[in-house]
Amino acid sequence: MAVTLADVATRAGVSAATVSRVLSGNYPVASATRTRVMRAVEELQYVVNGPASALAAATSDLVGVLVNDIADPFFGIIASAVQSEMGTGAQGGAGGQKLAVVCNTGGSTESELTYLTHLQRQRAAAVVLTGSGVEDEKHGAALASRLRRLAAGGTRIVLCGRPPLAPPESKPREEPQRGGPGAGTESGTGAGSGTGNGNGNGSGSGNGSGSGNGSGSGSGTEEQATGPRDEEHQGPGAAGDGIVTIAFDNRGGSRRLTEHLLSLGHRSIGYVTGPADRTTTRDRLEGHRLALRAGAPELLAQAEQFTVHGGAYDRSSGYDGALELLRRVPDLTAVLAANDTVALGICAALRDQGLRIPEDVSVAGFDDLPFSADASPTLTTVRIPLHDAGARAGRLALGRETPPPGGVATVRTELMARGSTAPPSGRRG
Amino acid sequence: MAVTLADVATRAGVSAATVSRVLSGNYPVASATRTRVMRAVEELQYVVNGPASALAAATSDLVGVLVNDIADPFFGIIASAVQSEMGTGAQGGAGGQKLAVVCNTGGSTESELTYLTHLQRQRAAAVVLTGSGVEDEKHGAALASRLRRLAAGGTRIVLCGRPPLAPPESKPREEPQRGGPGAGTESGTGAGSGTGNGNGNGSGSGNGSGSGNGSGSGSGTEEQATGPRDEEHQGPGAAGDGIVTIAFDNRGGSRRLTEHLLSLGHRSIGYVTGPADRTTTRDRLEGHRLALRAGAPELLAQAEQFTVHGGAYDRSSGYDGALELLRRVPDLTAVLAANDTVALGICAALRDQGLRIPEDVSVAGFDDLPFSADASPTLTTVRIPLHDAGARAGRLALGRETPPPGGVATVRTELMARGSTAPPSGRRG
DNA sequence: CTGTTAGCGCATTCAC
DNA sequence: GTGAATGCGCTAACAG
Repeated sequence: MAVTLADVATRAGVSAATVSRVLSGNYPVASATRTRVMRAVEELQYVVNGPASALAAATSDLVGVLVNDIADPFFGIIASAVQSEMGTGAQGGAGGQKLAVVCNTGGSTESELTYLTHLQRQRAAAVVLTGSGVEDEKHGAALASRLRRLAAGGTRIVLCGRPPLAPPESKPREEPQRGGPGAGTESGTGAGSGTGNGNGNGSGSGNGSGSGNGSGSGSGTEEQATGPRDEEHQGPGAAGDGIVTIAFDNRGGSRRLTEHLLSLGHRSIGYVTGPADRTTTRDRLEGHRLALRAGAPELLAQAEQFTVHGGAYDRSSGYDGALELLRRVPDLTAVLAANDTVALGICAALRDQGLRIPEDVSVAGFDDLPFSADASPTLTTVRIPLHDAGARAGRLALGRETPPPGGVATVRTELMARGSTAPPSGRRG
Repeated sequence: MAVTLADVATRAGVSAATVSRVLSGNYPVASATRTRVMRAVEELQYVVNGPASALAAATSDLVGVLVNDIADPFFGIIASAVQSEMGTGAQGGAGGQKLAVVCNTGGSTESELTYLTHLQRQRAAAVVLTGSGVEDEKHGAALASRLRRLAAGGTRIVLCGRPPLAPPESKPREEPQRGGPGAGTESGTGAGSGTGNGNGNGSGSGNGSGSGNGSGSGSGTEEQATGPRDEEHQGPGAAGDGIVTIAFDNRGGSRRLTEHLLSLGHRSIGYVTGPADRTTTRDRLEGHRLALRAGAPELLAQAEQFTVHGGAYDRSSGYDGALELLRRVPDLTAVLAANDTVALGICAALRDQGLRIPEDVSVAGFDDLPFSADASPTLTTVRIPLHDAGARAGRLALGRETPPPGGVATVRTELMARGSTAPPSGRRG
C-alpha cells in the first residue's frame, strides 16, 4: 500500500539500515550514498511510517496540549504559544520536530482522562494541561495517578494555568488539590463557599505563604514556588515526580481588581463566578473575598447575596448572572466577572436594562483577551501573560528549559484599569 | 519499561491473542475470560501501545484538524464541532474512538505541509483542513498532490471552509483554485440576496468566471456541486479522488451585505480585506464588487481607492485599515471588514477618531462570531453556520455521512443586520 | 471460542 | 562505512 524503507533501499542500491541512518541523520554516512538515498526518497515520495518508527525506537514525536474549550481564545493563545516553541528543533532537518496537537476536553473530566489515555497509547513525548482543573476529589486522584504514570513512562508533563498536583499518598482531607496540611489554606475551597466570613483566614498569623496570605499575597511573585517554603523542602507536586507546573496568580490579580473597585468607592459589588468546581473559579473568588476582608469587611456578611454562580465561562453566564444580580441588588454599582467573556455578557445585559457603563454600573473582567481593549467601553480586567506562559510551558515540555525550583512557578498578573470602571455616581433618578 | 499485552495475557492465564480480542471488542470471547482479562488489565494498569497497534493493524485512530489560527474563535468553533462528532463511535466500548487533534498552521503554507507530513507519518485516519487556503500556485500544487497521496493511502480528506482542490493535471492558467470555465451558476449567490434588485448579473455576457467576473460561479446553493455539471462528469476535486469539501458561500454573503448597505443609501463604502493571498479574502471581496456592479456600477471605477488590503484577519489590521481609509476618503459613510475581528478593530479606530457608529459611519463584519451580537453597538455581519459545517466535516471524516454529489457542498450564509449599520446621515457639522 | 504462527516497518545491535 | 540479523508489541489469519 505504501512505499517502505526497503523500497527506498533497493532503489538506492543500499541496505535498509543505511537508509534508516541517513534519515535519522545521527550517524556517519558517506555523503555519496547519502545523496543517493535522498534522491531515492524524493523520487519515491517516501514518508516514514510513524507507528513502525515509534515502535522500534520506543519514542514518539507527539506533544499533546489539553484545553478546556478550544473556541475560547484564552486557550487558543496558550496553545498557540506552546506550539510556537515546537518548530525550533535543535536539528536543522526534520529530525527534532515535535508535533504539537491540541485536544479539546470541553472541560469534561472523562474527556480529559480519555485524551490522556490516547496520548499514553501514542507514547506522547509530552503533555501540557492548560487552564483550570476540576476540583473533584475522585477525578483529582484519577488524574494525578494517570499523570504520574505517564511521567514515569517518560512523558513530560506540564501544568499550565492550574495549581500543582496534590501529593500522592498524603491522605487528602478537605483540599485535594491543595498544598500540604500546614498551608493555611482556609480559603481552600471553603472561602468560596458561604460568606467565608467570620473565620479570619486560618492562616491569619503565620502568613503561611499558602493561599490565605492576607498581605501582599505572595502570589504575585514570579518564579517562586507556590509550596510553603518554610515547611518542607519542596511544595506539593514538586519536581519529585517530574511534573512541572506554571500557575497563574489568579488570586492576587482578583484581589487587586477588587481593591481597585473599592478604592473607586464601590460598596455594592456583584460577582458572577465561573463553573463551580474549577480551581480558577475558586482562586479568583478567593482573591475577591480577601480584598473585601481587608478593605471593606462589612461587606463580607452579605457576600453570598452579591455572588451569582455562573455555570460556564461564557457570554450567557454573564448575561443571566447580571440579570439575577440586578434582581437581588437593585442598587448595584459594580459587577466583577469570572473572565472577559462573561464580562461582555454582563455588559450586554446591563445595556439591555438601560444601564450605562461605567456611569451607572462598573464592570470588570479577567484575562485581558485581545478583544477587551477594543470593547466599548474598554474593559477593565486583569492581564495574564498567556502567551509567555504558554511558550514557557512549551519549552518545559521539550525539556529545553530547566524547571523552576520546586517544580512550580507562578506567573504574575496585572491589573488593567480601563474605561469600564469608574467611581459610582448615584445612578438613575 | 511498560506492561505489555503478553504480561496481561500471562496474568489472566490466556494467550495474547485473546487479550487483544477482548480489548478491540470486535470478536466473540467468552464473557468469563473477558472479565478475567479485564481484571488483569485493571490490575496491571495496562494501556495499549499505540504505535505497535497501528503498525500491526495498519491503521490509526488519529484525525487531524488543521486550522489557520487557533486563537481565533472562527477556527475554534469549527474544530470543536469536528471533534464533537468523534466521540460517538459505533461501538460502545473504547473501540471506535478516534482522537481528534487540532494542528495550528498559523496560516503558513510550510507549516501546513509539515503537519500533513506528520499526519501522513502517523497514518492518520482522516484530515480536515479548515478555513481559507492560500492562493499560491506552487503551494496549491504541492498541497493538492500531498492530499491526494494521503487520500490514496486511505486517509479521508475533508476541506471545510475553502474551495475544492483544483483538478490534478488540468494545466492551471489563471485560476488555480477555481472550477472549470463553464461555471455559470451565478444565481446561487444572488438568489438569497436581500434587495434582489436588478442584479445586473454579469454572467449575462462574458462571464469570465475569473476574478473580475461578473458571473458569480455558484456559491449560494447548498448541496450543489460547485463544478460545472454540464461539462464533465464530475467537477474539480469531485469524488474522484475521495476528497470532499464543504465550502462556505462567502461570495454570496458578502454580496448580500453590500446590497444591504447600498439599500440603506450608502455610496461611500470602504472595505478592509483580509490577507491578500487567501481564497476567503478573494471571495468576499468579489461578492462585494458584484453587488456594486449590480447596484451602483458608478462606484466601481474608484473601488480600489476604497479598498485597503489588510495584512491579517486581526484587530490591528482593521484598526490601521480604518485609519488609512479615513485618510483617503474623509467622507466615508460605511466600512466593511474582512471578518468580525477586523470589524472590531475598525470600530475602535473610528471611535478613537471621534466618530460614532452607526450615526457617523456604519460598520459590518463577517462570520457572526459569538461576540458580535454583544458588541456595542451590536455588529451587522454575515452568519456562517460554523458549528454545523464543522460537525458535518467531522462526520464526513469518519465516513459516517455520505459525501455530497460531486464531492462538494456549499453552505449558505445569512445576513445579520444589526445595530452597527444605519442609513448615512450627513456626518459631523 | 481460544491458542499458534507470522509478519507490520523500522532501529539497532553486531559483524564485515 | 555498510550490510545482515533481531525484535519492538500487537493484530490477523489459520488451526484446533
